[in-house]
Amino acid sequence: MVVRERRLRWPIPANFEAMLRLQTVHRVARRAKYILITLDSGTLILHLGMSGSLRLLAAGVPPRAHDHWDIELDSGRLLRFHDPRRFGSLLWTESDPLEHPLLAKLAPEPLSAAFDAEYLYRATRRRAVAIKQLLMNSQVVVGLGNIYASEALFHARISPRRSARRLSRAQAEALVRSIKDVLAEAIKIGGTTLRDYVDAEGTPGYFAQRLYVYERAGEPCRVCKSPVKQIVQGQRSTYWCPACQR
DNA sequence: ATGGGCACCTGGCTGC
DNA sequence: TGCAGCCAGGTGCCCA
Repeated sequence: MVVRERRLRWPIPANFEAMLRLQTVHRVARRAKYILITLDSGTLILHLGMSGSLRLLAAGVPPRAHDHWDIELDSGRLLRFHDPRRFGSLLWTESDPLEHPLLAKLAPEPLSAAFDAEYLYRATRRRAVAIKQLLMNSQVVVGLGNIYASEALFHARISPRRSARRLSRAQAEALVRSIKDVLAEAIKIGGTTLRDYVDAEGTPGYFAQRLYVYERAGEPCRVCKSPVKQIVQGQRSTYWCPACQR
């Protein structure tokens, strides 16, 4: 392993590279947006933050700006982490990664059976916060970022401003359905490339073409033609159609 | 327990 | 052309 920049969200310790030498990869998994790579003696926990990407590159490809670390594989190929904003992270644990403080209290995966209408309905009771913000709370559901929270609410025809506790059972059902559909569809076509997101092969995702409201402020709603609105909730932009969403 | 606000950082775009 | 200001795909932490 080669580390060129240790100042990620949490600094990469000086002995990190030494620890990883000659270890075998046993398993690659994911929990929420954390990528888990299990080696002989522990597990790498990595996160891409907002601007991070991982690429699998041929041996010897010279690093560019913001290429913060490489892991060299037996084949000579390089697993390279690139992250201009340095919001990403790389951590190491020698115990069960799911017990790591950052992962231990995470809510169910949105595409799992545990995330169903009953679960969401219960999770929204007594919560005054706007439903959009609740959807981005990793103690309620993980994996929903700013894009897909807006999109899922649009498809469920629910106002992002609606207080979570005012969700009806039917709305909870519609919302769970929309979340699963939006995420499954986005994954199928490689995610959303707005500026520079690319997958491990450097290929962009095409979900941006399927966005109904995100980054479409002032443009006509794809369903009813009235202008898409942009508001700020919890310091994040939310996009929605006040005519379609109630 | 809950909610709100701040922090971390760089780059790209807009408007003067 | 330069520069200030604003905005951005996330999420942990601190405070009330």
